[in-house]
Amino acid sequence: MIDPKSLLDDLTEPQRAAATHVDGPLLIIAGAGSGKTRVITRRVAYLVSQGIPAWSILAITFTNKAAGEMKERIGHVLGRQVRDFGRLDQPWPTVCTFHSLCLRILRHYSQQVGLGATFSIYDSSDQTKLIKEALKALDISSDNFSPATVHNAIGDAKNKLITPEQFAEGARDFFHKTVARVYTKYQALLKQNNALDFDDLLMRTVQAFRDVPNLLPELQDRYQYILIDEYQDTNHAQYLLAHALAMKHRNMCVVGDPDQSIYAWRGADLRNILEFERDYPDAEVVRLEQNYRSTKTILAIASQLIANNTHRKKKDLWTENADGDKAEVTFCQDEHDEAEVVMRRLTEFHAAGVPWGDMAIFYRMNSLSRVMEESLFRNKVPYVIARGTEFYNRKEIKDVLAYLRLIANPNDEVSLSRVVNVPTRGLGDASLKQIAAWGIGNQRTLFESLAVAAKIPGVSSRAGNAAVKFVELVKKWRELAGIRVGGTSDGTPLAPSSGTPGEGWGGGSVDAANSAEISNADSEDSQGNADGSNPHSNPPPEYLKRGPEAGGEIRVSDQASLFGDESEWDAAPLDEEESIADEPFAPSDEPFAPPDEPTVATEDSALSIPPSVIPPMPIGGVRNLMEEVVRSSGMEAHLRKTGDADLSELKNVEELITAAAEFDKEQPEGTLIDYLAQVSLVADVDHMGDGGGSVTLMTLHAAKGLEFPVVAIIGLEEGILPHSRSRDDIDQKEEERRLFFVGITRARQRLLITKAQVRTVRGLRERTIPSPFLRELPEDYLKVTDRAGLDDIDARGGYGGSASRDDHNAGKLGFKRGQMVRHPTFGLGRIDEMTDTGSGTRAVIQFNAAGRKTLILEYARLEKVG
DNA sequence: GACAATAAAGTTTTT
DNA sequence: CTTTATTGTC
Repeated sequence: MIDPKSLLDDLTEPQRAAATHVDGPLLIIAGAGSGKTRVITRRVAYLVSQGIPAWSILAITFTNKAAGEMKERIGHVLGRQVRDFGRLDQPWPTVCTFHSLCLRILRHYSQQVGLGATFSIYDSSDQTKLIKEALKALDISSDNFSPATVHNAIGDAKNKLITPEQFAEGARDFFHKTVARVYTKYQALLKQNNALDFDDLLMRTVQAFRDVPNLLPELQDRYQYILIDEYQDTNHAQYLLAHALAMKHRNMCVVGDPDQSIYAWRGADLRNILEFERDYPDAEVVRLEQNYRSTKTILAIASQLIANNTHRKKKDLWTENADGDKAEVTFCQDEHDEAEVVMRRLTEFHAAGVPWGDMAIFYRMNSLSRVMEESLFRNKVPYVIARGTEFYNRKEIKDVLAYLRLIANPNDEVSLSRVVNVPTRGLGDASLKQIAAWGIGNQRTLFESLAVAAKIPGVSSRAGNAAVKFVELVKKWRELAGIRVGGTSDGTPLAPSSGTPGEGWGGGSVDAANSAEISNADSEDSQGNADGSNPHSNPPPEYLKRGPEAGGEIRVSDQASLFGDESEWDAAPLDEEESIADEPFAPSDEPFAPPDEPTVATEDSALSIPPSVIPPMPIGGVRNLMEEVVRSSGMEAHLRKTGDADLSELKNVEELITAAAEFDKEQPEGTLIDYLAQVSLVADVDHMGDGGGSVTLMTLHAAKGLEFPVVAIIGLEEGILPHSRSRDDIDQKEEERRLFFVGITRARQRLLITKAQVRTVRGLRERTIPSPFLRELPEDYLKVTDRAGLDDIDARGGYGGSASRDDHNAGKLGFKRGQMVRHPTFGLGRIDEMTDTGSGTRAVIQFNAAGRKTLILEYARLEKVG
């Protein structure tokens, strides 16, 4: 099996301490480049080697990519593949994102939670659509309440597990009171659509922990060893969720680095990691401070920068790596010059033998990539831009997926209205509105209304016929997908989702004993509950009761109040259709199959599987269904006719079909719902890969977790990095500094940093102010080049040349009307006009090539000619 | 119902 | 200066 010794051989002392910690809380502060992933992987393997059943291990990551990589690496160390069918009941370690975990839980317990098995999952654009609808329904002008703003406020509330009722209660001012109304309406709309948004996945799961008896205890016993990666990025909902799961066995291992927290704006709460030791006073703390990635120089720069953050635990990164070269800081003239500088330098590295794929360019915002791209393109430097969600955000892709979602969930009106007229079938907005209105008046869903649209008065016969035809089409597809027409489910038991039977997963006799015990406990529990009583009438377990702290800030250390005040929760019932849960809950005998006995849908177990209503898989797989949809919906023909000349849309759709075929192959038992679950929660799907032989361009945020031998960071200017929106907020400013820190620590060997003296932002060409962060870097480790002209002491950020302001000003005296001049960017020109203003002398110059420009003499690096 | 004109807004974005 | 979404017109 696994030899614990070989697992630990090549680890350092602190790494080993972390990897061999078994029981009890553990905090791993993992500095940048400290071998975090390696430690996590080894620890999982070590646990298994100690006889801990693999399926009782839960590792939570933030991205699917991270989960995939970790699965792969764990599998590698353990010598067997870690598979994942996206279900709760699987005999191997669970490695997934928070959202995926929640989805698994909600689907597994869908009956008890009061959700159908076929709810849709709304991404942020769906959310925005629905919020717009809510605003409209409430007759709120979007002038003062932009959907984006409201969207943010609601998302924020959900991250903090604040229900609409609580939100309304706490709303003091007009804005919050209005948002409260929208929030309430929005939730109602979600319910009506039988949909959850991303944030709901978390929130509903935490609610289910409180409201559904036995659910939490079952999960607690299932996942006895919990590991959370990137813990500094968890929000409040995730925090509660994880700690609720860990509460019983207290085997909670969190890994993170406060200095790399860059998602506070998205609800991440840095206190989660800073206060872990308060939550678990008995926690072991391991600090990984040795860096294996970067040169001493790069590390020194990063360290000195981050030391400027005040809200911070001190950490001393060190390395045995070489000193390395100085970082190159270049003050460029403008963004074009900047791009040239970077491009030329990268080209030089390439000529010296560095592969393109080893280099990356980071920037604060996507808009900065453009000029950079042009420069690379012009000079034939291969590059890729990492924009994760690009593919799945394409219209044609979203359309196809909307069709599939509609097939799975006809109540999903966001998807329905998205595709009902794609391609156009004579069913326009006006007709749709009429039909929808009729439906509201007659208590019919939109889909039901469409079915009888031909008989609705006022609806044109053309629209009516189109609607009926559309409904027929969807029904046909539903049949193809194995969903009984007219019914919501056919109750077919779900297929076994366990993988390769036989091979013991985390085997050993200890495991078998453990799992048997757990299985027994489970079935006892379930029988206790399966006596026909409504689970919801049971009082919640003792530990779920009790009072809240003020402001919804419930910390784990106050374990009794983890779930807040009961009455608070009562204000937020799960769903009115809780009556569904009247049916006794009969969980599987082996909801969490032990390794040697994978779940098999025998006659017996078919009964014991929770009565989930997951539709069987489409005949011929998802791929077949998708192809049929694309063909018979007319999408294919439409794209062929009206799409781009190169048929790129069609190619994208074909790519989606290929991916679906892949899914069919990997998960032969996978259903349409499984597929949708996967694509809903997967935005990037290794789509971008590793840059493969090209320079990688990406935002600083996207760079987290990656490393490159050569890194360039551009746009070190006030208002860009730090971003202007963080101007007056010290916490935000510190986050910007962390962002820069993350960027720097991605570099292994070489670091380039650039700043443009003039930059065109939103069409306005303006002088820039250097980023204050530049001044925080240790001069000794920098090689500063100033191409921008020595005209402004500030522009150098305190470094560089010796020319004084006086030198330069002296030169300006000789300018007057009619003078021929040369400008570094605009070339030759003649001064047409000069005016003295408070802020300096302006000259209107007619350039030969660049046209007429107004420049401030003091700043423009003009040279007299003739 | 399709297209063009116009207006508004424009950090970052793991799911 | 862009891109995107909504409006208005044919």
